[in-house]
Amino acid sequence: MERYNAAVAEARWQEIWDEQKVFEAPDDSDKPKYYVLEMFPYPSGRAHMGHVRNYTLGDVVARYRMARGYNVLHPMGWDAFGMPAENAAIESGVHPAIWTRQNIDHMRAQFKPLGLSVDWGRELATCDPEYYGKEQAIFLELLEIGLAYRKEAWVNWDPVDHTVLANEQVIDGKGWRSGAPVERRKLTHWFFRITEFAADLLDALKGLDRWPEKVRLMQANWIGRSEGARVFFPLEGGVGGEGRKIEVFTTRPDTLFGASFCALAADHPLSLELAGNDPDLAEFIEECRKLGNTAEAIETAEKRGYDTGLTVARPVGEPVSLPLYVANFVLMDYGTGAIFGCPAHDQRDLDFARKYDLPVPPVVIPPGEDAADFSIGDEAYTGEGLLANSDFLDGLSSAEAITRVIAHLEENDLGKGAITYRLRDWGVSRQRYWGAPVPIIHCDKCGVVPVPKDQLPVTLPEDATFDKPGNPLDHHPTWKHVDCPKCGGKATRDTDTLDTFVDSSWYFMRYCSPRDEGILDKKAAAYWLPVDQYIGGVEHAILHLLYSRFFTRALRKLGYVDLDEPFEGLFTQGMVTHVTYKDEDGAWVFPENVEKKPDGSLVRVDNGKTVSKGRLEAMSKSKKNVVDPTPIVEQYGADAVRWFILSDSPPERDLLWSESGIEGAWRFTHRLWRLVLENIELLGDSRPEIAKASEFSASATALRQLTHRTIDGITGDIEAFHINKAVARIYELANALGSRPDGPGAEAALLEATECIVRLTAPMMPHLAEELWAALGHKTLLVQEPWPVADPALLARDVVTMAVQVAGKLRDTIEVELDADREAVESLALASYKVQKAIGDGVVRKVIVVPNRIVNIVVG
RNA sequence: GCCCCCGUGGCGGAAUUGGUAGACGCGCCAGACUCAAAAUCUGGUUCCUGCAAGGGAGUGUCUGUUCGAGUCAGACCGGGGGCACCA
Repeated sequence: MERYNAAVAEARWQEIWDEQKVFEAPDDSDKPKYYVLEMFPYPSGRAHMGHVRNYTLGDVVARYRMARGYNVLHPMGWDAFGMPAENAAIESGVHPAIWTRQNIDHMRAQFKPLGLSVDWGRELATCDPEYYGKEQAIFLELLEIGLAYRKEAWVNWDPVDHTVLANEQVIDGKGWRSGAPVERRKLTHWFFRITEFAADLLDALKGLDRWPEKVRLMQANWIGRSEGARVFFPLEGGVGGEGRKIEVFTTRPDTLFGASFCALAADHPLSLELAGNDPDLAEFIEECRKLGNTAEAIETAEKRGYDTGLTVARPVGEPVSLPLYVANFVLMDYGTGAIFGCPAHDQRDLDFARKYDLPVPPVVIPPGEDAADFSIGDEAYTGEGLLANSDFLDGLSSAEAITRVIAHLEENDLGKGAITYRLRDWGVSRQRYWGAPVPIIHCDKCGVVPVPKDQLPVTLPEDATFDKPGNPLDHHPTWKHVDCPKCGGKATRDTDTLDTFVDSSWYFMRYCSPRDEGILDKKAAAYWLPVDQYIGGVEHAILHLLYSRFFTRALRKLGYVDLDEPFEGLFTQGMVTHVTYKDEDGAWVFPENVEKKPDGSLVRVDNGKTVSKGRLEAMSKSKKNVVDPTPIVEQYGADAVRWFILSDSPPERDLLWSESGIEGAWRFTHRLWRLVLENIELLGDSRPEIAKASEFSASATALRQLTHRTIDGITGDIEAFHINKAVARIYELANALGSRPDGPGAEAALLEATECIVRLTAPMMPHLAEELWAALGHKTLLVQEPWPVADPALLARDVVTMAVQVAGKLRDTIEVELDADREAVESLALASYKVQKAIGDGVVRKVIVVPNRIVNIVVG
C-alpha cells in the first residue's frame, strides 16, 4: 500500500475547494446563517503556533457548521496599523506601508497551506484607505451625535520621542523605548464617550451566556460600578462667594459622621484656583503630577496632603468644621475628584489621619464590640456593623444607615444617591504616523472643522520621514496645510491618528460587506450579525471586546445595525507553550541547539555548555522557544499539525507543543489512511447499504452502536468546544475499526463505520478526509456533505453494566437489562460471590439501587 | 491588598455533573514481523503487596455532609490570571 502523501493531497484539495468556491458565502440564502470569526492577526511578518491554533479552532467550527447545513461566513483580514511598522521604519528605513504589505503577503502564504475554510474574497486590511476611510466616516458621524468629543486630558508624555505613551508603555516611570522619565502633560485629545454606555455595557454582560464567565467578570470589574452618594460640603468663611461647596463621592455615606477631613485631587479646579495665590500649594500640586501613575510609584508613595487652611462644614448633624486638604491619593478622574475622609473606616484615610494627627472617631461598631470602648488602632474597620456617634443613624445597621442618610441628604438638598463607574472615556488620539488620520481640520477662524465626507478618505502621505522623533505627520512639509473647508482660509489638519483599537472595533461588521461604498451595507449586516462564534486570546478580554461592544452600540445609534452585542458566543483559547532551555550562564538556548548526551545530561551543540530544562513558557522569541509552523507543515502536513493542536489539551487551556506530540499526530494520519484503505480493499466493489441489511450479528451491532455513539459524542463535543474529547472518540472508533465484525450485516456495519470516521474527521483533518471520501468512491466533495446523524435506537443500550458496592467499596459488576426492576437488580447483586464475601458476617442494613448505575449495599 | 480560576498516573488530560477514577493520546516496557534497523502490528502500563486469585491505598492537605465525594461545604497549602490609592 502506498503511503499517504500529505503535501500532494493537501495542495490538490485546496485547489479544488478554491476552484469550486466552496467557502464563498452569499449574503442571502435559504439556509440559516452562521458567522465564525477568529480575531484577525497583526501582520508581524511571521505566523506563529498561536495563530495556527486560533484559526484551526475556528476552522473546525466553520466546517462543522457547514456540514450542519448553515450558510457560513468565515472571513480573514489584517489588523495592519500600529507601532511595529513605524519602529521598523525608524530602524531599517523601510516604509511602514511596504513593510506591512510584505508581511501580509508572507503571512497569507503561511496561512493558505493550513487549508482554512476562509472566504478570502472578503479579505481586508485596516491600513487600506478603503477601510480606514470608512472608519473616518464613522468618526465624523460619532462627532455629530456627540459620542466623539475633544477635551484636555493628562497623558504620559515621552519627552525624547515626543509622543504620548499608553499606560502599559510606561515602565518604572520611564518610556519603554527612550528610557526617559515620563512627564504628565495636558493635551487636547479626541475621546469616545464610552461612559455613556457604562450601565448598559455592564448590565448586558448578564445576557452573554455564551461568553466565558471569566471574561464577563473582568469586564464587570473594569467597568467598576460603585453605588453610593454624592454629598455637598459647604466651604466655610465665605470663600469663593456665599454658598460655594465641594462635592464628594462616597460608597459609604453611612460613615458620614465619622468624617474628620475633606481632600481634593491635585488637579481639582478648586486646588488649581487656590494654587493661583499660594506658591507652596502650586509646588505641591506639581510634585503630585511628577509622581506618575506607575504601580511602584503608587505603592511606595506615602499619603501626603497640603492643608489649604480652609474648612468645610459637615452637612449633617451638629455643625462641625473639617479641614480641607489637597491630597496626593485623591484621583481627579474618578468620582468627583474630592473625598471626605473617614479614618476609622478607610485605610487610606486612616494613614492620612495618623500622619496629620486628625481625629479618628469610630461610627460603625463591629458585631460583638461595645461602642463605649471601641477604638481604632492601625487598621481601619471597613466591614459592616451598627452605627454609633451618628446622631439620627445611631443603632442602625450599615445598610439601613445608607438608605436613611441618602434619604436625608436628598430631602435637605445636601446630596443624592449616585452611581459611579471606574470606566473612563476612551482616548483615541495617537501622535503617530501609521494609523487612520483623524479627519479634522483646525482653523483659526472656524475652530474644529470636520473634513467634508466627500473628501474622505484623508490618506496618509506616502513621503513621510521617520528620522526624527515625534509625529511624522506633524513634521511633514505640506500634508497638514490645507484650506479650511468652511471659510477657505489657511488651516491645518489634525495630525493625530486613531488608536488601532478603533480599527479592530468594527472590522467584524465590515466583513459583512467589505467592498461597500458606505460604512456598511445594512442588509448584509442585518443578515450576518451578530458573530455567532468569536475565537481569540484572553489578552483581549477587556479592551478589544469592550470597545467592540461600544462600537456596536454606537453604530446602532447611527442606524447602521440593529443589535447591541456583536459577539453572541466567545471562546478564549489558551497559549501555545514549549519547554525552554537555559545554559549555565543563564542564556536562553534554542531547542535545536540542545543535545542529549547518553547519560541524559543536556549540552549546547555550539559550545558544549551544560543546559538545563526550564519551565514551560508561552512561545516567544526572547525565550528562544518558538516553533515556526511553516517547516512543520511542510514536513508533516497541515492535517497532522491541526490534529496535534486539537488533541490532548482542551482548547481553553495552554497547549504544550512537543516534537513527540506532532509525530504521534502524523502517525495517526497514516494509520487512518491505512485503516480506511484496508477496509475498502476488504469490501471490494461491494457497497452494502446499511438500510438494506435485515440482520446484524452481535459484533456488527456492537460496531454500529459505537459508530452512532461516536457521532453523537463528537457532535456534542464540537458544540461544547471539547475538541480534545472529539479527537479521543475518533481514536476510539479507529481502534474498534482495527478488529472487523463478522456475521450478518458485518460488511454494511464496517462500511458505515468507515464512512462515519471519515466524515467525523473532516472538520479537523479536512484534506485527509476528502482524500478518503474520494477513495470510498464518492464523486461529491466531502466539504459539501451533510453531517452524519446518530440513530437514537443505536444509542440506547439494552444491557447495562452496574457497579455493586459494599459499604461504598466496589466489589463486583453485574450485567442487567436496561431499566431492570429494583428487586431483580438487588437479588442479582446479592447473589454475587464477591459481594457475599465482602459482606461476610455483616448484616445488610439497606440496599441502595440507582437504576442503570450502581448498587450500594450498606452493611451494619 | 481585593476579585477570579486551577491542583487527578512519568506527562497532556477523561470521568454522563454526587454513582465502576484514570477514557484517549504521549512516553515507557514486552512480544510479533525483520539478517538487522526503521516503520507497522499485538499486549501491558496509578501505587503498594502477592507466584497467582486476590487484598490494600489513592484525585494538593485536613475536617465535614452523604448509603456513596475527583465532584458539595469549611479551613489550609501550592500554582496561575485580572485589578490595584477607584473613596
